Amino acid sequence: MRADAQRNIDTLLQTAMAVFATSGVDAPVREIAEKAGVGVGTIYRHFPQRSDLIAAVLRREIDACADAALVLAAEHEPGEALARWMLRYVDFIATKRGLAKALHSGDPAFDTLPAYFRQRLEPALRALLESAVAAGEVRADVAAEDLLGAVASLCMQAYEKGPDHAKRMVALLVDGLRYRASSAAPFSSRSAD
Amino acid sequence: MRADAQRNIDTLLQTAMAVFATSGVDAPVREIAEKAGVGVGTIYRHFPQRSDLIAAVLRREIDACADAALVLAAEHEPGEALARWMLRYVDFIATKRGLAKALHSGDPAFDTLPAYFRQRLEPALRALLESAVAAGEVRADVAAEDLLGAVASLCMQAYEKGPDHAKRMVALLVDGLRYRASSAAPFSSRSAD
DNA sequence: ATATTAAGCGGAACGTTATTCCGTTTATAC
DNA sequence: GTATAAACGGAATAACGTTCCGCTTAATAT
Repeated sequence: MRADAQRNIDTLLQTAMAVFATSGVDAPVREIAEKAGVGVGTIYRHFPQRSDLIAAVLRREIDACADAALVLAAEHEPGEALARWMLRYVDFIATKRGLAKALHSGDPAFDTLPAYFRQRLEPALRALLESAVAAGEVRADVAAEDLLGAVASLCMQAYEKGPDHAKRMVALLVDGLRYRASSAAPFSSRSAD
Repeated sequence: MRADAQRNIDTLLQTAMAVFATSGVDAPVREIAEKAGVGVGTIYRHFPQRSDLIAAVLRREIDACADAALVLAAEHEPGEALARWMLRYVDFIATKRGLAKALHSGDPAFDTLPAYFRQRLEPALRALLESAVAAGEVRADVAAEDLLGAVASLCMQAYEKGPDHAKRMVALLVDGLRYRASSAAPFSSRSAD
């Protein structure tokens, strides 16, 4: 691959992420091209459909969120790392204005995203969770996938209620995790998908 | 108001309802104008925005569904009237492909619709329900608003599962209503909004 | 260093949509 | 019947996603 092509792809993903965060995923392709300093043709060369660009941005954001878990785990105590990553995850979800609708639009470009989401984020959270449990800082009876789903729901519900509401609810959840730390009850709460 | 204007509005609402039912609410305005035998200008004279037409069609359908309750109550025994109206309500919900997304789009034309929905349908169902309860044909411990919500959820959930699934689930619900008729337990199950 | 070339680029052009505008038609009041 | 204001139709406009193609340039061979 030519160097300028790779450079443009990187610039585009960065620019598109910023534009999607402020204007939502319905932002015009022209606007992204303009802000990135490229022609629309360049976008369509690398992302044949508008939805391909959205999916690529999302995958990159999912990766970044998953990678953040490693960094936080290295820099903080297990419980603190877990708490910080939860807020990081809320930031990730919070900027996804209008994405839920796009996901359900039936566009095949989004077909593999839910699986990718789980594939990347579930192990990341599970690792944080297990460390915190091993350190006796949080209780052992909550599954990573349930936590991911619960927080996503909270963020969606809290969407109209302001930006802080979600963080407060999630903080509450994390406090709940800490409440019965080391209670060693081998009861795994599995529920939603 | 001029007679032709009123005639066109009626024709438009009818045509739009049919088009929305088959092509979804995203059907082009031109298509509706063509099928109604009017120019697009005529549509925009009466419905300044595309969403205004959608909202008007919906209000009309809500009215028709509510009015059907009176007719059914006059023509059938209370229990039968209730059962038939429930299926009528399913028909109403079932043709609303893609409407949930439109409702949540933030378009101000839809702002008053949820309230209108409840205002018209809740009393209609409540009347049927109370008659059936008074006649000893169904149990007394289910609230009209819960029933409306439950059926709407069933229809949305059953959406991908085929057209009959919703009706079977709702029929099951109605049978459940009949199961403990006259059990006179003064327990009002209120839950979702 | 230079020539070659294919990958990559920009943006004009196209197709499809919602929406506006205005010259023409027509229902209504007198 | 005539006047006139309301209503009509559809061409024009605007905003979008997407395609296309002549020009530019990075990579490579010589």
